Amino acid sequence: MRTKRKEEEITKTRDAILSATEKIMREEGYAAVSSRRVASVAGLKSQLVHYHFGTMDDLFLALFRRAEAEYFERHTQAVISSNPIRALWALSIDRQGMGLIFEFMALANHRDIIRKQIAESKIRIRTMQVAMLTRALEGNDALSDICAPNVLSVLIAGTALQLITETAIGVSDAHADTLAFADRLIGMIERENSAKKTRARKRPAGANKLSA
Amino acid sequence: MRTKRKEEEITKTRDAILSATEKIMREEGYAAVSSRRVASVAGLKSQLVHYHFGTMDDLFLALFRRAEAEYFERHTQAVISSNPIRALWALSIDRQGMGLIFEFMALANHRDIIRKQIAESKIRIRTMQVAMLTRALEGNDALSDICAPNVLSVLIAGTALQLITETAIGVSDAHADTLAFADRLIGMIERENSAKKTRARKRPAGANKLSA
DNA sequence: GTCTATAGGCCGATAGAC
DNA sequence: GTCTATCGGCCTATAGAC
Repeated sequence: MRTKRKEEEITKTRDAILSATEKIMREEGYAAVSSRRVASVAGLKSQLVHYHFGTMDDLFLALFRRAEAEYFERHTQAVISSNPIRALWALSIDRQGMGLIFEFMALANHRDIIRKQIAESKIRIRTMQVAMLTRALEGNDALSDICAPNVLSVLIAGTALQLITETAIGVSDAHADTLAFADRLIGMIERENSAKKTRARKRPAGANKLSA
Repeated sequence: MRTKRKEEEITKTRDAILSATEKIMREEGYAAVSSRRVASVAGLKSQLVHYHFGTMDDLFLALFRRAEAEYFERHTQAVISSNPIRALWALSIDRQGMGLIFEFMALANHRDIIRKQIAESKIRIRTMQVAMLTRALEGNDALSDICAPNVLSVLIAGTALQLITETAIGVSDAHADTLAFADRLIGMIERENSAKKTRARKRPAGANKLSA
């Protein structure tokens, strides 16, 4: 019981430090993160930051891993949902979820260890997206002929990134039209896919494929 | 002659400071820019930075204005070229030209005066792009029915931004396919437009329009 | 316009007591 | 795990001599 209590407190302190770091990064940018500022926001002494995380790079890495685990989980949920493309789009344009990522990308430009972590994460997520999009575009000849799943993944991520960064600097020209455009496109794919499913249900299983 | 000489030297010092700032921002990020670092790279005393530019925010603003003027000029050239969409795309995926922009966007997240300058610049450039794309898509019913010029502007900027940031962190999955996709799409528009011009040339001027 | 000198402040990180 | 104390460093910015 005593040990449990202690572990809880340790985790609580670590979490407080990570959350304070996240808050500062979101509100003032990564450059405003210092052991003293973090400690001040968390209501602690700055030395505790070093005690629990070592160097500032270690702190950034720990926060990135925590944020990435959460993002990866949300991504997984999106990919297995009933309308995965729509869910992926919703996730991609969510400023709350993406704000930190932008700061980490900026940080990555001159901290090599952060850069590597982000690169790994991006590949993991890209792989998941491409697998989902490949399934979603299966049999949709009209769209998949002009745009492969991996390209579509780049287009979705890029367009969402553009909308988020523009919103962050206070520009929202063309955003409503872009959102409507995305909605229309996703709607078309969804309708095509549900029509495909209906057709498949009316036949014996496997009849519309050569293998599997 | 003496005055000329002096003005040249002043401009030379200012330019040296701005160029040093740009170099540091590109190579190490905006957070690495300090009056001392700038002066060191430019081979000057740090106090000269304050003498010529005042505060660090003033220095950042001056550099942004210089970079934006150059970017705006390149943009103008692209828009009036014979293949404006292709030229715009080439400009948008040019890492050399866009690297600074990314740093300024990160800087803008917590420096309000920078944010406003970037917002203004973005609107100016967006306006120019939309005007060009409106002309380019005129009469191209197939494409303009599904994607308005302002939406296309967002898609181009977003996709290019995505490619550039991914390249910066060392990920290039799907880049070749995305570039090929863009090339194919631009090619289609170009062919459609030159066919349109040919048709127009075979008729009396103004015959294919209701007004003007 | 450039110099020296300096004020005043925040930074990362560590040592050692408890 | 948390505290006090502290080292050495880089920062912005200004004052005043030349």
